[in-house]
Amino acid sequence: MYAQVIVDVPTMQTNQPYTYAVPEALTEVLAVGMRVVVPFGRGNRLIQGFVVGFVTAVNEATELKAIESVVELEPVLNEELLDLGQWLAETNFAFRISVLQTMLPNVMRAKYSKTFQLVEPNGLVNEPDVQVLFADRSEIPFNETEIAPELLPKLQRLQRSGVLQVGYVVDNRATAKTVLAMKPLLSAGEYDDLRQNLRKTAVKQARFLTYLMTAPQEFVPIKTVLDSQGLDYPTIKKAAEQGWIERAEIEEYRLPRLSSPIEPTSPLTLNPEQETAYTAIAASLGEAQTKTFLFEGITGSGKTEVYLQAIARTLQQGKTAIMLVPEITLTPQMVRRVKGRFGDDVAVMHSGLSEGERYDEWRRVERHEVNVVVGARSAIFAPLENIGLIVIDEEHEATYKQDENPRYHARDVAQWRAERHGATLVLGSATPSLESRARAQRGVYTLLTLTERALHNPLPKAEVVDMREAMKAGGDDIFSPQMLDQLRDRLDKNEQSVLMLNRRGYANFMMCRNCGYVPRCVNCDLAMTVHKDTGRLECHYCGYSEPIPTTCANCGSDRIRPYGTGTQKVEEELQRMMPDARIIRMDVDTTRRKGATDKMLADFGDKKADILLGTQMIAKGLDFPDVTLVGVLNADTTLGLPDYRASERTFQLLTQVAGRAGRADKEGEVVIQTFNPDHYAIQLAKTQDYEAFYRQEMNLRHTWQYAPYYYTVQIKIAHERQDEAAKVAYQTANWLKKHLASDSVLLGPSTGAITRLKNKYYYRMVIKFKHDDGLEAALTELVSAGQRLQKQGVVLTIDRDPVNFI
DNA sequence: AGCACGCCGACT
DNA sequence: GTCGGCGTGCTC
Repeated sequence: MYAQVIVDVPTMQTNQPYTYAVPEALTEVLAVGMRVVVPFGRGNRLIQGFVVGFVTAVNEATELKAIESVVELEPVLNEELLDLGQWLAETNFAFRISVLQTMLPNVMRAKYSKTFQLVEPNGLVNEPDVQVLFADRSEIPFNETEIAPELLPKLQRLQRSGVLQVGYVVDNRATAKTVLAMKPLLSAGEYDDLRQNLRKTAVKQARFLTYLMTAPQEFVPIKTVLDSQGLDYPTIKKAAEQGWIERAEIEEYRLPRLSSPIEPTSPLTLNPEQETAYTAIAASLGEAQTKTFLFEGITGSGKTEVYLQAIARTLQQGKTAIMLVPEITLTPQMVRRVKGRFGDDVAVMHSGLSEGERYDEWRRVERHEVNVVVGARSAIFAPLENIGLIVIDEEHEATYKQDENPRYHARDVAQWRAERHGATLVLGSATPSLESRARAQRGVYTLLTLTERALHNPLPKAEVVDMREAMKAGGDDIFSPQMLDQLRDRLDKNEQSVLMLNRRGYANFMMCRNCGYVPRCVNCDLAMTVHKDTGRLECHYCGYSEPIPTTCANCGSDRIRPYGTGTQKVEEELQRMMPDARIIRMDVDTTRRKGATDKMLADFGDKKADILLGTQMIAKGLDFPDVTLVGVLNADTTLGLPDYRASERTFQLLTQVAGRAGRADKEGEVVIQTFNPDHYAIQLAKTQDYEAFYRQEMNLRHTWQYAPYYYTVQIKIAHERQDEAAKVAYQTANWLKKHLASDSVLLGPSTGAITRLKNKYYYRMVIKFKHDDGLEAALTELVSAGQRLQKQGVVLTIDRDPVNFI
């Protein structure tokens, strides 16, 4: 038997299984999906790998190396996840090793270090300075802090002469936490006898023996016993010495601490619409065939309750369920809701967990101790078996696509896993992505809709404020008089407000303050980006450029300026105008510290502030009953993104944020400030009319040939020197043109939104296509070429179906 | 990635 | 003549 191993060397040339001999001692133990340590390369350095299969015979004459050791005794990946890994690697032009590592908790990535070992104990007799280094050790760590740099050449010479050798260390950081525990060894009667015979002053021993008479017959952490019984450690130690109890180290899960216990919740009564949706999902759960639902329900229509009842039904059938929510929505509120329903049967996976906590949650799933997994994007890889249901809430969110390698989309992974398990997939959203909605239109997905709010409270009243008028009337471009009036009104009534400053405006664009006009590319209809260095506006899609205008092409006004304001400036301004208002500002700067976000939200929930001012993060998933005003300061920033999804993003964001107002008994109001009050994305968000938006946007996508009518692949080229990046980009483009189908389109190369990021210059191109049989092969070849280019400092990335064009 | 091999300049 | 510079190519 020989093992096929994917090794931890993420390059194109090593992106294949290597065959290793299995040593005698491991023949019983070794299984597919295990982590192993193997020697690799001419120096036989030790690295981690994954066993992906076995072969019985090898036809090569070359002698095989043997597996060094196994990392743990159980496989960490099952057959399904290994297959999924292969598929993901192929479809995303990623390395198999990178994909396998992505599917597992971070701590399972091995850390490597080196040592110098003494070959002979007395080999250093004539090397006093090196001897000092080793002192009484025969092995020392090989790192800069330990070894003076001037000694390195000497050590290297000693290595060549065979006195020293290099040792390789593979550090497995995935470790279980253990605690000291105890278990009773005697019967209740025996403990009773012992207690009778104690001297009177031995109060603590008596108390401990009383506890032992009724103690559980299993290992309990000693700390728990000490705390609950009011005992101290010497008592336990003495008891152990006398043979009353047995002590041992047991594993303990690192569970995230909760501020207060979770109250169990019971299923709510469904309204007729919810009932219809639930019935359709439940029917599919009973069938072996995979079915995908697009579950379209306005904000507040009670989608979550339907998810929870569908999960409950899945569990009844003895199957398991995954529910994905965007990271930003995975608030304590949300976790409470799910845990309240399913208790300890739930594992939660989100970025707020420490690495250890995350690993332990993963292990609870791996050991089949839970049947429900709730989490952000990567939770789609949860090692559940027998999956019956996968739910993706807010399916339109861009966070489901990973923006680094491997660039997978959780929705695609969910679809794959659902098909493998014959499971039901539910994609929920108030504002589905056009791709998903179009699939529902074609009958690929089954459409379920909720049109009523579950609590029958009316949709908030929305007002669109025309900032062009507000400025003419003497206002500034941050706060309109209407917005200020509303804010003051809430302060007087002691009600809360949420203010959103949409700040995805890193791509600077121009906008006329007089008419709201944004210069757009003549080829792509996308907003063009300001490049101060060249004094031009550039299209980041096709590369078209023109000089920065000084007058508006639409109305002739000279009040055309770059657009964008920071949260800090807004906060200052607001505080100046309303000195009494208590303001919480939430943005990247104030939430960097771990737990800061939770604290701010908790404070706001406790009414310790009147106004919550923040970026997009406040638009999603939060539910504060006392918020009766939601203000959007600059609805135009997302419209100005150089991305064909700009309108879609704007509509989704505004619809979502509007849903935050007045969710409970109080009626809410929404104020949207914009320089483009007539834009369809803003008008339709005001009336929360998704279907109308869908129809209009689909027309435009058809006209301009974007998704869902066309697929896209984005290729980025980066290099420290701009000329080199440009040269490679144009070479790549020329090469690609020869390999594309006749009806495919290559746009660019053009410079990125940020030409220079982390000291690299970026160029990118976009391929638009409907069907292109040769593309897959061409792109795979491009990955290989990219590997060769890497040596010249060129970074080439391929992004299939990119969700944002940075 | 990382390591060894290999082929050219400045030194004991 | 050797040490060591880092370009090249391979890793079961």
